[in-house]
Amino acid sequence: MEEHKKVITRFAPSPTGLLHLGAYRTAIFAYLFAKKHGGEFVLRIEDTDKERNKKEYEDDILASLKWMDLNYDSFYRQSEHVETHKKYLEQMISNGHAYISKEEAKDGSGVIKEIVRFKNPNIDISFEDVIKGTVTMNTTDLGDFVIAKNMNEPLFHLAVVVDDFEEGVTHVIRGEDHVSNTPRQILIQRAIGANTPIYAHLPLVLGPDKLKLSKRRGAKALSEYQKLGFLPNAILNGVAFVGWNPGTEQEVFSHDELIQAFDLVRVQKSPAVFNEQKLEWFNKEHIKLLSQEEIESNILEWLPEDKKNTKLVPIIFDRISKWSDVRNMIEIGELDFFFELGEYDKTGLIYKDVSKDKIIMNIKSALEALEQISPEDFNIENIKNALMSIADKLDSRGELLHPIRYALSGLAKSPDPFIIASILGKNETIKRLQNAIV
RNA sequence: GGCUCUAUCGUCUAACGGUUAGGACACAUCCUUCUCAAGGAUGGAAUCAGAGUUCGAUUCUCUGUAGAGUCACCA
Repeated sequence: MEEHKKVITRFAPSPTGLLHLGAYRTAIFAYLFAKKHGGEFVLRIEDTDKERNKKEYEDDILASLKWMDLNYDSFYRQSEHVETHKKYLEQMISNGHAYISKEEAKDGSGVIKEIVRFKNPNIDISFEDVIKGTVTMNTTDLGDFVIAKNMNEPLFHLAVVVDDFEEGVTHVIRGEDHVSNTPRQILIQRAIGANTPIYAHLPLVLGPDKLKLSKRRGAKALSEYQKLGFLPNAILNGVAFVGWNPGTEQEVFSHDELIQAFDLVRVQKSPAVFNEQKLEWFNKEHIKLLSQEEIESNILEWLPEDKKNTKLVPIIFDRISKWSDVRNMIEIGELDFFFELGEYDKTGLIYKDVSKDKIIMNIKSALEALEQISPEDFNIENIKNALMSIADKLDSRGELLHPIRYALSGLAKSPDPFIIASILGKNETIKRLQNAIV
C-alpha cells in the first residue's frame, strides 16, 4: 500500500576543512543507496557558518567527488536558500513554535542581539533508524535551543530541516555523530509541517587509536590518496567495505557492482577502525583489473624521463600496490642498476661457503653459455635455459645463480638474474659478468 | 557527569537459536629458480564477564565491565 516515492539522498558537508575518508564514506553510502534504488543523490554545501567556510574546501569536495565518479543529480549551497529559511522562521514565530529573544552576544562584546529560539515542548522523541533501530530521547535537556543568529542567519538545525524538506529528501544518511541532533530536527520538522525522513546513522570510522577519524590524528584527506596514486575505484571499494559487507565472500567490486550489491541493512552497527593496509590491498586488486596497456602507461607516467623503460614494467608491477610506489622505488635507488652499475662490494659475489675460485669458475661457464646466444635471442627463456642447465649440475643452484644475479645488480636483494639479463641485453650482461671476475 | 549507542581472531567481518565459529588484511612457515617481489599451500589467532530463558545461546533478556559519540549564537 505504501506509495513508492523516488529515493532522494544527500551528502551535506560543510566546507570548513579537507574531508577525510570517514566523511566520504558517508557520501559513498548515500550515493550507492540512491543509485541502487534509481533515485537521486543531492550535494548540498552547508555553508551557513560564514566565519569558517572556505571556497578552496568546497572546490576540494567537488574535485574529490568527481575523481571518484560520484555524480550528483543536483547541487547547491545552503547559503543560496536563506530566503526560504527566513520564510519558515517567520512562519514558526507567527505560530508560536519559535520566538525572538534579546540576549547579550556570546562573544563577550556585550552587544544585545535578537536571536531566534525554538519553543521546546519538552517531550520524548522516538525515531526509527535503519541501522540502529528505535532510538528514543527526551528533549527537555535541550532547552529552547537557538535556530538562527538572526532572521537572516539560520543555524544548522533549521537549515538542515528546511532544506531536506524542500528537496524532498527521503533518506538521511549521515554519521552517527548526528544521532543526538535528530530529536531537535524532528521537533523542527513537526513545527513546519514537514514529514520525517528515514534515518540511517552510520557508525563512525575510527583511526588506529580507536577514536573518531580526524585530521588532527593523522587521517588523510581524500585528495592525498589521489596524489599517492590510488585508483578511484579502489577507494570506492575499500571505503565502502568499512562498516559494510555484501554478505558474500566477494570483496573486489567495480563501481556498478557496488551499486548493485549495496544495502543499508547490511551496514554494521559498531564503529570500524580504518585499515590502510587493506586499502592498499584493494588498490592492488584493482590495478590487476586494469589492462596491460593501462598498467604500462601508468607506471611509465610515474617514472622519471630518463628511466621510462617499458621492460621494467613487469618488475615494477609485482612490487607496487599504488602508483606512487613507483616513485619510491626510484627514490631509494632500487632500480638504478638497470641503468648503470657503479662500484659494488665484490665479496658479495660469494655464495655461502663456496670458494672464490669456484664462484669465478661458475661465472666463466655462465659467460661461455651466454655468449652462445645471439643478441636477438637474448630473452628470458633462452637465458634461463642456458643458465639453469649449468646450475642444475652444481651442488646447489645458488652457487651459480647468486653470483650471476649479484654481478648484474650489485645488490643482495633484487629480481632474478634471468629477467635482469634480458633487460640489460647481451652486451651489458657480458660486460658486467666479465667485470665481476677481473 | 547526563543522554545515546556499541561489544566475534591484532584489524575488517560471516554465521534461520544447532557450524570442527567461516572469509579477508596483516603475521609465521613451506613450495615455486640463490635473494627480493609476485603466486601457491599450510598454520597460529576471536564470540568482554556473570546470571537468566532454552534440550541447546556468538545469536534472545538482564546486570556488570569496557569503549565510542554527543552535550555551541559550529556543522
